Amino acid sequence: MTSMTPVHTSSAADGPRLGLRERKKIKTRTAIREATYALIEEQGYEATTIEQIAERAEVSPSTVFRYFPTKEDIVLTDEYDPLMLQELRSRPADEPWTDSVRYVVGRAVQMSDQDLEVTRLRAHLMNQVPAVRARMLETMSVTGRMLAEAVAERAGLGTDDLEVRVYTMSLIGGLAEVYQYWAEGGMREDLHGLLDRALTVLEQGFPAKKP
Amino acid sequence: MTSMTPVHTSSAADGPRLGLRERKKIKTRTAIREATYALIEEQGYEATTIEQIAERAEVSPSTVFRYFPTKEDIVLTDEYDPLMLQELRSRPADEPWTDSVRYVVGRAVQMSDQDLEVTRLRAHLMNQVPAVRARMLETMSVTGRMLAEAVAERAGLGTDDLEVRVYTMSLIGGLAEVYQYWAEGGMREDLHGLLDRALTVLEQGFPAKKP
DNA sequence: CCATGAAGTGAGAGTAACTGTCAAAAGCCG
DNA sequence: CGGCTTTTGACAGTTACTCTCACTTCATGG
Repeated sequence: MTSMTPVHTSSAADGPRLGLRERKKIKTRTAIREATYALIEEQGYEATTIEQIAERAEVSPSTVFRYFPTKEDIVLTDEYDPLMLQELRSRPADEPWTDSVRYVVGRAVQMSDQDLEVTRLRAHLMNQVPAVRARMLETMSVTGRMLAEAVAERAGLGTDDLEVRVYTMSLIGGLAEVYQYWAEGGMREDLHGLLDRALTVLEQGFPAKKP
Repeated sequence: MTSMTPVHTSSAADGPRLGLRERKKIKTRTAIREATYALIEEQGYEATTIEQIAERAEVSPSTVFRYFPTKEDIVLTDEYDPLMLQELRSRPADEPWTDSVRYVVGRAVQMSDQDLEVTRLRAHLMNQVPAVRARMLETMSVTGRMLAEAVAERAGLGTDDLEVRVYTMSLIGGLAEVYQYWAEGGMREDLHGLLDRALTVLEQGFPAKKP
């Protein structure tokens, strides 16, 4: 229960050259996050107050707010989005779009497998707590905005192109729904398979007629 | 400024047979809403407190919360969604899907033209205030759920069909983005035209190659 | 190695969105 | 009119979040 996989403890790669200050910052950050996860599992989201989180993480409430602007952010913030974007940009330029998307989404699922407990907790909260769901949607729409940039770049269109933006946000919307579906089903089904089906729907426009 | 078009004052149709109680309820409801709109235009969203709203609407703060669970809801709640759903269901069953959607979306735009000021204010807030945007997205996802039911019904599929849900939510995502785009552009462009372009994107899958 | 500056932390006071309770007021109905 | 139900307002309480200020802790250049 407290043996929750740490998301980003200092690996050998980034440990040595950071100053003591930076290392401490990372420590408190993850301390706060893990305190939060643990408390939420014990008591649920709403019942968990910032004060409790602060106490368990051994920092002051002020500090919690310094690290995370809102309570939802403690749960939701992750560092994956930029990685995904990078991954997408590094795909060969002549690869068909749907393939690129499939690949990147696949990678995302892979990565989230490493923190399966966290992923599950998030999915569960997204399902149960409206505030978290709302924040999640908002986060995804930001991701969508970045995705639109990548898409526009590759398609040689302007960032503000309506068509690109509509396309990316509809993609995001579809993916969000998969996540929700998965959470509703108790996270028993294979996320990868679900995503595959979703992408198929998105590729083919509408599931007009099934013969 | 205070001459904002009332959304739903008692028209001849629903006035007479409602009891005094019901009529009063409607009155306070719109009083609260209009007080809110006015205050927000004067001072902005965050600067407007529930207390001020209550004061101007001449009710107690408690009452405000009784009518609207959150501050965002005062701005966002409307009665159109059920109408749209109904409209959708009443379309001929053999009409192509995209046509039905086009029609219903068109109707929605028509109706929002009647409350243009309100529509603009909402779009503006969605753009500027994260909390409102989040709530809006959440609302839209609820709408998406209902839409999925209608779609499933018509397609002869289960309500929980993944494909249907992904399709509808991607639709919603795309439409939300149009709204956002429109708001960002100062609401100068023709919303109807934008929606048309968006629907075209959604119909044709991806804007792969423009020759 | 220590003095000076910068960054991070904690304590506390304050705001505002909600929640729950209870008694008074207002519409309902025989 | 008189009892019954619904609605309202007053109030107290919780909690997320903000701001300010004094204090500690790290960085660094002499």
